[in-house]
Amino acid sequence: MSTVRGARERARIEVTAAIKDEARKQLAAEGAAKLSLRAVARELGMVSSALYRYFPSRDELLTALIVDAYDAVGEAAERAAAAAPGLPPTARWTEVCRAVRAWALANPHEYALIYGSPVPGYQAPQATVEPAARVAVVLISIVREAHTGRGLALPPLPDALRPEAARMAADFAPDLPPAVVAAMAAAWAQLMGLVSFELFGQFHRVVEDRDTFFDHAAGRLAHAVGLLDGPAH
Amino acid sequence: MSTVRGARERARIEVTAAIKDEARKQLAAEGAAKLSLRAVARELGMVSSALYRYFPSRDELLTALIVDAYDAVGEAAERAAAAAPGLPPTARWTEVCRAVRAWALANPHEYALIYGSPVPGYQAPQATVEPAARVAVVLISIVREAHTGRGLALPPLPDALRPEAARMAADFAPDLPPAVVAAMAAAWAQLMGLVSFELFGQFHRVVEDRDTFFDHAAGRLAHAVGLLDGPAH
DNA sequence: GTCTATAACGAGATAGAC
DNA sequence: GTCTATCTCGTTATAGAC
Repeated sequence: MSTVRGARERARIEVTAAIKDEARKQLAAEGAAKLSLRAVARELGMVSSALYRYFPSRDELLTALIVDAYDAVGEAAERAAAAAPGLPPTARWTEVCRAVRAWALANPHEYALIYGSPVPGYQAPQATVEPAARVAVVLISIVREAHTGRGLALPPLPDALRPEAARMAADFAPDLPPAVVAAMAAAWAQLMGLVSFELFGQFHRVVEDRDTFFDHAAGRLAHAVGLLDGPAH
Repeated sequence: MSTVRGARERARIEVTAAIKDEARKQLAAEGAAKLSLRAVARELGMVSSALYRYFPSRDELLTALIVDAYDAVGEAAERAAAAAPGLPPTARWTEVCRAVRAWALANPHEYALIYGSPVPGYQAPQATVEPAARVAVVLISIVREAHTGRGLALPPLPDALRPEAARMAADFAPDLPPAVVAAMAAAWAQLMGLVSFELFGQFHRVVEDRDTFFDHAAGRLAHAVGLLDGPAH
């Protein structure tokens, strides 16, 4: 009996994966706005109504793709951080940035899905919030390690930003100085700004040696969150 | 005869503007991917074939909207720079950044059109390149002014980036140090990263006091391109 | 219980004849 | 420029196979 249920579950997982794979293909070809359940079903040799056994609506399928994308880039960041345990924090920071960029270059449409323009008519549900934070969590962990190690170097916050920085620190990293947490949020957005500009074509005929350019910019971002050059130990 | 031609031309300009206005409405409602000449025509009480007298294809209409958007945000940046002639460079920099963000918040769909995900199947023609650079030109002019005034403070470039930075400087600002030009390109992307994160919802439940947060981040970006605090004169 | 297929809805896009 | 016939879409109700 359990093997029967096991087989069913396996089939279900397989079909679910096939649907998402086909949907990702359509994402690349037509964009998220034109993702169509019927076209996915047609391509899979199914009938559109059958898809509703796996995804209760088009938006839920979109949500699944979004969560998968956040998880994939988050995992890439986590792997990069784990692969460089002995390196100084600035180097680990840069490695994580590189991993994020490499993932984006390898999966441009899924990157656009999560960090590009919002899909018209789609409202991201709560389920996307936690996966969306994975990259930021990795970056924070590197900064935290540096903080407990040898401290961080940041100019004092202006008075106007102090309450907001304190709130952010309380919410996301109570063990870190508010100035660092605020700088982290900005650096996170700026990192994706670099990746988006490259991926969305703004660097066309502007930046040519993009690997080198990005590495340097990522290193300066590490600086901007207070990480110091040189070995940590 | 010239008045007749004048009237014709005036009518043509008016209709062209009406088409673009309606297209912008659709941009907001359905996204650039679903922009349809037919729907625009229907909404204007015209027949779709009539639109082709004004825009030879959907892509040309899209290009017009993109150029308009780049011009609008570029003009906002230029105005902000011109409105603060006496301020120190860091303050002028921040004012320009604020103007860009304010324009983006006021025109989110046009911002998404130019700085968001590429429109599937659309290839940006050469005509978009110059308007796309207007904001960057304004930022560079502020940095240039500071450079001729009292100098800039930037760490030396790593060897690996030196050739690329030299090339960028030769192409865009031969009078400025390569390190500054490279930092400028990065800061430009990072500025839009901050705006995109806010506009595309990534700061949802992360950053609350966004005006203050952005002002501070923009100020730190000024720092990153070498601008120094304090009065310039 | 779990799945797929048929058919239909209301809405909208599209192609072509006229 | 108009009209129509034929597509697309998301979604649901229903019936039947395993």
